[in-house]
Amino acid sequence: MLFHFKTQFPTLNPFWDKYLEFQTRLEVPAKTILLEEGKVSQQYIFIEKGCVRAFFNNNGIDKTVQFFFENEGLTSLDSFVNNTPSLSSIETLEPSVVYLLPKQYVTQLLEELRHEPDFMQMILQIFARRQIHYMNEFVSFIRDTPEVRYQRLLNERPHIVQRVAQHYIASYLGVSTVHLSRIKSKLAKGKSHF
Amino acid sequence: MLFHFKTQFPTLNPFWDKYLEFQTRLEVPAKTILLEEGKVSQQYIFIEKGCVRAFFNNNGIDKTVQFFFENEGLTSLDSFVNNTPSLSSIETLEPSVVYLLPKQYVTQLLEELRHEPDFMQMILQIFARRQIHYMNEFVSFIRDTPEVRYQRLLNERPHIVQRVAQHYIASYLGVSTVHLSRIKSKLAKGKSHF
DNA sequence: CCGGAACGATAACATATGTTATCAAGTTCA
DNA sequence: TGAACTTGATAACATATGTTATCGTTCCGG
Repeated sequence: MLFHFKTQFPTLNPFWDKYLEFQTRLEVPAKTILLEEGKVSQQYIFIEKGCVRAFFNNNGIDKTVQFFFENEGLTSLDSFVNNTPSLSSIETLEPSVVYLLPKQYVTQLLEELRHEPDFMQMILQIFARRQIHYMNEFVSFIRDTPEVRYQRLLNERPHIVQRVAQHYIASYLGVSTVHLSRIKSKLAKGKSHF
Repeated sequence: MLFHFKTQFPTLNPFWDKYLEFQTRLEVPAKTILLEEGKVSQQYIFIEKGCVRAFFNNNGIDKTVQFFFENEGLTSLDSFVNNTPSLSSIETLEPSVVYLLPKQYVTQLLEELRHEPDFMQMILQIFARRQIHYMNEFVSFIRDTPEVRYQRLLNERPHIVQRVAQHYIASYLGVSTVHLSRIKSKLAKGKSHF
């Protein structure tokens, strides 16, 4: 969310690098909770290896909100910015290597960055991207059937389907595991007209 | 989206005020298109009176994405930031009074603001809010039935239900007009146990 | 003030999706 | 390695939702 902009705004590189030393490297197995629902997010998480998901508990039913993979960074934004209890948890789905940067350093980094010429462009890009991402997720529910949403996922982010267990994907798509299975078998039949 | 932060960050007030003179006041009837799908957004829109919706056309079917009312500001963020064709249109739902601030002045204003002490807090608040809004919309589709989504709308943003025609709300909730009508009559029956 | 258009309710039917249960195959771990 | 757990497929049935059509009411422009 922050650090993949290295290549896009080269003049800002020295700033990222200055904070490398404040990161904690963590090597963890699958199903490790990195942030627990209800706790306040204190760190920015960067994934070097593996993958994680954000999810929340709804009446005992586990709902996945988002997946993250190598070279992506994340945090529970509301919790991080407003010091409020996080509405979602974050856990690893595979054995992973992550780096944690405490909030105070993120704040410090942003303070340093904001006087740089490229800063405004960068910050607008970063936030616009995230916002557009969530907006698209939302629009997809208004516009597409679950079948189409699955196809889009398959086309646009195939690594998710490949690496993540199906029940997580089902809840992410907003359907039951049974129905996702039906969708898959229907699509498989469709393809077999060779 | 920008200008309602006046009261929250008083030290920044003089900056907003400096740009008032560059706004164009527009008095328009209902169903006036303020931004057309496919065109590049060139202005930030602030609503003084009335209400508008953002929507897009999906295979001839009109889908509403969001509603805006008095003292709210909006733009097609992706289009505005990246100079790309807007994916959605914006139109008034009632006779309205809006102010338009051309993009160049928004950019200029942000450039002036970013050196102010409160800037980082403000910009994080603004973007975090928007992002959390869209994330919540999205999560609601994963978590809630259409009936619950309608009830939440009724509880959390009753002005929308009061002022906006039902078929716009139906597409916003992701259901057909017929089903929204069913939901309403079901809820009405539930209430009549007096 | 009239007439057409927009709006909302409802019925009848078709389709999509959820729920529960069962089974087979793969995985994990003591 | 074997037992428990996880994962995914499928069937049968129940419920939710979409589609089309009809009707009465309201709204709005000429």
